Amino acid sequence: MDNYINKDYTIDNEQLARFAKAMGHPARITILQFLASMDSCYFGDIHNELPIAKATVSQHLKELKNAGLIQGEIETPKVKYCINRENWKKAQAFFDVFFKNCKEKTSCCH
Amino acid sequence: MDNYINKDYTIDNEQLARFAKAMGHPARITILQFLASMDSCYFGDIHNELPIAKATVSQHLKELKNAGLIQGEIETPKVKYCINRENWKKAQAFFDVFFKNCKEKTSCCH
DNA sequence: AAATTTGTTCGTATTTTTGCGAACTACGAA
DNA sequence: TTCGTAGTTCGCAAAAATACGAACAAATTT
Repeated sequence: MDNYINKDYTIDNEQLARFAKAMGHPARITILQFLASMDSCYFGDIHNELPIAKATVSQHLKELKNAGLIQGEIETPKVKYCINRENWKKAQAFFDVFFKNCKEKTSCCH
Repeated sequence: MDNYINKDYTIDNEQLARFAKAMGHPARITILQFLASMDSCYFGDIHNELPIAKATVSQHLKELKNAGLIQGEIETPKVKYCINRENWKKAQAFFDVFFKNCKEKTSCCH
């Protein structure tokens, strides 16, 4: 019973869902992709990439930060964002395992 | 401009976000994992795995179907669900490329 | 000191998601 | 025909997500 937070879902499934949920919006995918490919990653640069208001960008960034996929540091008067590589790798591993575990041999619906 | 649906986000980013969103709930992750590992995959079997009402399970299944990750066929009086392998592989490829594209060399926030 | 730059936070509105029970459909069994 | 089984759909309620402008904070420039 150690894999369960509250007897509903396993911790791993909760974690994977959390990562997936954070990626579940095109703006956030775009942000992650941008950060993953660039050196300079100030808030303003990110905002320029997106067709949404800065308040909304800030909110999306906060969600990505809460999910652990990015991190930010103040470089007054700017804020520098970047990928959280440690958790990025964790997420990558989670998705990798998840997709690999689909058996080719199952007979359902074929 | 062919990569854009409506000049907001690229089609690929929209698609990846759609897959991610579908995976963004522990119940749906659990369903996908179950289907990916089992031969028998009737609605009832799925329902038994989850701590939620059948109406809710049905709704989650519909979302997964809309995202293209699963498919169902009627086997009266039951309904047999399974992974949509074609789209599963597409999703796998999308996530794979996405996570790989994080350059190790970027200097931001280090 | 006043103004500018760079983001965040607040308040609010709208939409979407999540969840459930009850009603319904479709079929086979009694 | 009536009943039971297996799921879906409907109607609703509560919560969360999305989005924005306005107000705010912190530092620098004028």
